[in-house]
Amino acid sequence: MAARGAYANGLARREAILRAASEAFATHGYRGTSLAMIANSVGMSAPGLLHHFPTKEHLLIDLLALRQERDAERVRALASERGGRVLDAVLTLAARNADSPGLVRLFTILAAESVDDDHPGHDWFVARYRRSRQFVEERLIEEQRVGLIRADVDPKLIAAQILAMFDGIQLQWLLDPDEVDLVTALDDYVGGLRSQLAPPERPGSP
Amino acid sequence: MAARGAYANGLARREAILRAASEAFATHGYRGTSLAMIANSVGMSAPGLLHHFPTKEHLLIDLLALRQERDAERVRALASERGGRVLDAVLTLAARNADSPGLVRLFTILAAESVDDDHPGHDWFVARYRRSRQFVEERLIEEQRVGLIRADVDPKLIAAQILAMFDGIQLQWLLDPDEVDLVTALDDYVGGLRSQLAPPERPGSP
DNA sequence: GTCTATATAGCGATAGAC
DNA sequence: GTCTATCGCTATATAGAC
Repeated sequence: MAARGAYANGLARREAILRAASEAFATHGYRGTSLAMIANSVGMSAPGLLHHFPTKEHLLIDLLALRQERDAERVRALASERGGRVLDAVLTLAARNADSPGLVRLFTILAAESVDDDHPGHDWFVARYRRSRQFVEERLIEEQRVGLIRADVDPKLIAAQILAMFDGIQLQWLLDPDEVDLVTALDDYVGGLRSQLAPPERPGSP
Repeated sequence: MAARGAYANGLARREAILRAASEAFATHGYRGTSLAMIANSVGMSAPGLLHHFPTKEHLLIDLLALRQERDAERVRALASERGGRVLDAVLTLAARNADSPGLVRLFTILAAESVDDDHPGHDWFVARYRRSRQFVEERLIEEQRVGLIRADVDPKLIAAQILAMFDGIQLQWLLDPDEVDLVTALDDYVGGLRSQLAPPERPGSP
């Protein structure tokens, strides 16, 4: 049990560092965060931290890779819900995010920083948005195929818009939570979008 | 003419620094940009730059204040166009932004960085979004009053959504310009929104 | 008004003791 | 596995010459 305990502690250490890094990056961004800040918040020195992650950049990459796995799991779960429609999943995610402002900040700040080609997170965020858009698009196409949404809308454009609205409302919510409510704003948007996407009524069908 | 020339040069110097700072902040963010980078790009040393702006923070604040004035002028111009509707103004602005990716980057990156309470741009961005939301909201209310849009929509929510879509699409466009077209995506969104906001047809009116 | 030189502090990362 | 000490670099900002 001793060896396994040590191993488990090693993993716990790594986890603790990643969690602390998430919080720090979420507040000050990648460039505004120092290794010492992260190390201190887990009771370590900066060199101690660098024993677990060779560079600051590796720390960010590992953090994003970890999130990617969790996102993938979550998306698989949402996608496998029988009859679950994509706009329902959007609202579920919004409600969850409203309780995790730290996570929302992390992605809002890092995504914007990553617009710079030289930012270590650039490629990851480009790929992430492509995956997300494609996922939403594919589900919209499927809903179109079975007649749940009208045929004369462009699933690619709608997919980009849904993600855009998500990010944009989150930004306003983070900046001014008393003025902008994440769930209310997205709920209203999704309501309008549902009407827009609803197939035209056919005479003779209820 | 000599005195006025020197004065004009002083102003030109300041302008050149502000322009260079805009470009640098737009690429690397406020925190990722050094005074030396800005100074070099106008052929100066960092101390030389600090003769015109006492600190880096002052430079950012002055830059934002300048933008605020220009924004205000532009908004006044858009608002005074007789019969101009707010969604038309949105598309006009989108088309303009598509030709100014640097400016879009500046605001995308700085706004996200500013989510942090301690960021020197925080208060400015909070105030800016409040002003923008209110401006759009007021114009929607006016259009509601004269019957151009239906009465059962919430102008406050729609205003926040329009700004959110704007920011969100811009982010995806900046990250992946080959995959997301700013104007096409916003055009499609505005098209859907127009339908959603159109007043219900009254029997008897054409 | 702009420079060089410098103060002071912080950064990421390495070396080597324990 | 974590530390102290330190390297080399860069940051913002100041002092003082020109």
